Amino acid sequence: MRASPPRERADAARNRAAVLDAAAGLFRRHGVNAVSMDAVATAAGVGKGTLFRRFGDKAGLAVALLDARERELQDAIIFGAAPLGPGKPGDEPGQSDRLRAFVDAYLDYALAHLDLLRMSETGSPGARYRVGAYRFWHHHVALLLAHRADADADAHALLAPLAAEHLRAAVAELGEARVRRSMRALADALVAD
Amino acid sequence: MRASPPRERADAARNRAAVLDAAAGLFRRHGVNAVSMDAVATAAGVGKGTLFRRFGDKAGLAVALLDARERELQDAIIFGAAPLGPGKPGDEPGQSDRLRAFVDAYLDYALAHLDLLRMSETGSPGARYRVGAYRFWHHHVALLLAHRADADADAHALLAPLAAEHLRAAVAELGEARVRRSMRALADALVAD
DNA sequence: CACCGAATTGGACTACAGTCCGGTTATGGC
DNA sequence: GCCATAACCGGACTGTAGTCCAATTCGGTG
Repeated sequence: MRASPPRERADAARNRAAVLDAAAGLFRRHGVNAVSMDAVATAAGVGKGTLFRRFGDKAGLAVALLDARERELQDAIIFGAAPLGPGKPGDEPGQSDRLRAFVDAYLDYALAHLDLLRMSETGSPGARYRVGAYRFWHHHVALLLAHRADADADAHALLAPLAAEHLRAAVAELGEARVRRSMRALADALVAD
Repeated sequence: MRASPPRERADAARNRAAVLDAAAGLFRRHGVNAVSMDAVATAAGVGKGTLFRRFGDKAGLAVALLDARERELQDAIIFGAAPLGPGKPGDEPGQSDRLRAFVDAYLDYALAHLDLLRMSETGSPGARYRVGAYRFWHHHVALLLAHRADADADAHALLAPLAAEHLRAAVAELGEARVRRSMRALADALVAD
């Protein structure tokens, strides 16, 4: 938040874009886990130092790639139509509907990018909980659970089974439909109380 | 499950014990994350190959170290007194009480060995969900949730916030008391339904 | 007790994440 | 247009997890 942000240098911007392009391509072709940071750097025509300097670590690279999708979902939550968003004045959806809509929409997002999301969450210890996006989801869910004794804590508990690592295992064992149904049931149980 | 298990060789047994001793000591002194597998091998007077052959990977070593504690808890659940165990015939505890007791006891166990547990769960992708212990907890919880529409799925959802990685973050942010209370509330919400 | 097959051992080897710093290049003021 | 300076670049370097296989050791058997 500098007063006049020191504009990103032209070469830096070019490299950033090259890295994101190269990474997206390699990930799509070979799978997220099979691609090394060296490979990304080489494919982008960039040194390893540059890669790590710009993105911190592998998790940071994943976060950058997910950024656009996350923003879409966040916008829909803040400004969008009901029941996911707040809707028009005088026509606000109930909190139970909003929570359920959030769970559904989050699952759409997470399941569509599961490997990338997993990389962004498991890169370094506690990575998931430090990223801005998690704080956003948490804040939103806590608001919708405001009537409960400890909304903050309950919001964390509701988000836990939405972690990529957990979703991956749950979907592999139960299939997507049962996971979705169960998450909805959990949301209902928490608002109902 | 061979008919007559080919007894573990004497030297192998000696090495296994040496490794577990050395690992326990190093972990206690320097913290789980600061100890490399090389260091464990050296301290145990054993080659690296041996270490990995016996324990698979770092997560496997952690599982072996936790084994005794896990068994204690499992025994208490299967044979112990109510409400954690089944209790005496004619004096069975309610499922709601048993679930709550399980959550409490599991938190005792998990919080007492958080780093080790974290290592055992995050070693390789999906490690947590493949280990026998997890299957046990899941089976137990699913039984206690048998009245629900999809007990298996709900059991996974209840276990998700008990993952070491999640507990670590939650306790750091909220403190142990709030996490315990919130987990209990979640259990109640699921049996109540 | 000497031998044999099988299990075990250990350290050299690979691959990968992440760090560091000397050299290079862009940018804004003059 | 030129220069000082700060930001950026890239590849060599380190530390660690995990693999591999030739040599060794064990434990039962004749």
